[in-house]
Amino acid sequence: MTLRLFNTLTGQMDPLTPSDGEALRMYACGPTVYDYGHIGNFRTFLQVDVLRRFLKLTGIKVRHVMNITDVDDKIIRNAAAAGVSIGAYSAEFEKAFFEDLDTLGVERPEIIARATEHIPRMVELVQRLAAAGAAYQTEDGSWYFRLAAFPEYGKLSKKDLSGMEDGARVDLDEYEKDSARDFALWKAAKPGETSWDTAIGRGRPGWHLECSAMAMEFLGESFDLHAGGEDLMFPHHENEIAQSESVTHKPFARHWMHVRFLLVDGRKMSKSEGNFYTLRDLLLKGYKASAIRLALISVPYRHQFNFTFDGLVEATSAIERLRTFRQRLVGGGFAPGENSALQEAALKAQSDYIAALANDLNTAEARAPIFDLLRAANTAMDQGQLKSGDRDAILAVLAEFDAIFCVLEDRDAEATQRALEWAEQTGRLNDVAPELLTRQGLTDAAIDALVAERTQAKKQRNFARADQIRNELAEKGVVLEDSKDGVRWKRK
RNA sequence: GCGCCGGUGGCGAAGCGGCUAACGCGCAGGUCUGCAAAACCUGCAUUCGCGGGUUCAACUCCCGCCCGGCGCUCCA
Repeated sequence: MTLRLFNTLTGQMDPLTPSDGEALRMYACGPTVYDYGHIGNFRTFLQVDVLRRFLKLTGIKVRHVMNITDVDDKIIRNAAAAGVSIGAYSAEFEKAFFEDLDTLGVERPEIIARATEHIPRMVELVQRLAAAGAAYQTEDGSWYFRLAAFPEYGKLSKKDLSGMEDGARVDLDEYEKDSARDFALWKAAKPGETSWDTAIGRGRPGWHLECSAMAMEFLGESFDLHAGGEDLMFPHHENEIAQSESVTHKPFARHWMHVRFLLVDGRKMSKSEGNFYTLRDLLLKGYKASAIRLALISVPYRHQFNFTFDGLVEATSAIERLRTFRQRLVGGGFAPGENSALQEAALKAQSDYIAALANDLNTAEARAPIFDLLRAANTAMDQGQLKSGDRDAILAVLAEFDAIFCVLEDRDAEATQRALEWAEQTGRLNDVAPELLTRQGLTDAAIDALVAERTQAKKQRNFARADQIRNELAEKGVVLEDSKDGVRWKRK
C-alpha cells in the first residue's frame, strides 16, 4: 500500500515512493547539540520515526540522512562558558541525544552527518553559488546568499516577500549586506572562535548551508523527501532550497514533510513559561519511556499536540492493557485449530491499520483496529473460543502494530534506571520523584519472595496477611494478579 | 496587521455529504474472584463553537462571527 503524505511544497497529498525505484532518499533535520533534547524535539523525531518505520513495513528501503549541528552560536557560547572545546561540548550532548532516541525507540537513520566533518563540501557549495552570482562576500569576510538571485524564494512556505523589501529593521551588525533578507552562508572568524581556514576565507559555516551540502553529498542533487519541524519551514528550509537550486537548477527535495509544534497545557513550551520539559525530566518524574513515546505519536503529525501529564497517564494505561493482552496470548494454552471469525477479525485489523497509516500517517486512526481486535480476542478467550491458529494470527498483527508503535516490549525499567544513574552522576537526584526511588529500590527477587509468602498465606486461608502483602506491594507500585496459573505481578 | 491551523462526549482523539459519530482513558452498574486485579458485558455526545446559506440530505461544502493555537526573528 502506497503512503499518501501531505506535501508542503504542493499543498496536497502526494504519494511517496522512491524515485529511483531502489530506496527512498530522505533528509531530516537533526538536533543542534547544545543541550538535552526536550519533548518538542522528540515529537518531531518520533513522527519521522513513524514515517520511516511505515515505509519499511510496506517494503520500501530507506536511505535516511540526519545532520548533527555541532557548531553554532549557542555551542560556541556554552562551550566557552564551560571552559571546554566545542568538540568536547557537543560530543557530550550528541551522546545524550542518541541515548534519548534509544530510550524512545527511535531507529537510527542510515547516515549521521556532522557539520564539522563536512566543511569542504560547504565551501565548495559557496564557491559554486558565487560563480552563479548568488553569493557575495562582505568586507568582514562573511558570505551571504543573494535572495534577489532566486526569484522562487518563498515557494515552500508560500510567502510573498516582494512586499517586505528591506524595511526599517536591519540589524546593525549586518549593515554590509546587500539586502536585509540575505542570509549568511559563511560567517567570518571572530577572534577566539572556532574557525576553519578555507579557500573562501577563515570562518565557519552558517546553519542553512550544512543541510544543503550534506543532503546533496549523501542523497544527490535531487532527492525524495525532506522532513523537519514546522518552525524550520521558514526560513531554514526555504534557504536550503534557494542555496541548492541556485546551483543545481533541479528540485532539491520533491516532497516536504513538516511536523507541527507541540504545546504544553495549551501554550508554547518555553523555558520562560516554566513549562519546558526534557525527556529526562519526565523519566525522573516517574513516567515511562513507552508512555512518552505513545503519547507523542498518537496525535497525527499534522496536528498540534497538546502535551499534558494526564495524557501520559492515559498512554500508560493503554500500553498496560495491550501488554497484558499479549501476555495472555503468549502464555495461554489453546486448542489447535482456527476460529474463522477471529481469523477474519485479525485480517481486518491488519488491513485497517495499514490503511490508516497509509493515509498521511494517521496514527490515531491506526490504533482503533488494534483495540477492536483486542476486545474480540479477549472475549473469545473468556469463552474458550480462541484456538492456537488464532493466537498466531493475532500475535502477528500485534507484531506489525509494534513495528510502528514500538511499545509492547517492556524496556521501561531499564530506561528509568539509566535516567536515575545519569541523575546521580550529574547531581540531579533532587529532581527525582521520591516514589520512583522507593520503587526502583525494590528488586525483582524481593517481590518474588513476598509473592511466595502471600501464596503460602492464601493456602492457609490467612487472607488478612495475604492482603497486607498485596497492599504493601501496591504502595510500592507493584500490582498482583491472581489466576489459575499462579500469580503475575507487574510494576505500575 | 498579514498568513496558516483548529474548536466533536468528563478528558484525549478519529471521522465522512446520507450507515448506531471510531478508538483510547475515565466513571457507573454487572459477571468472574476469598476479596481484589486482569478480562468481559451494559451504560455514559438525540449531538459535532455560534449564525446564516447550498443540498432531497451537512458535524462533514460555502459565507460571516466568536474563541484558541502557531508562524512572520534563534527554535523540532
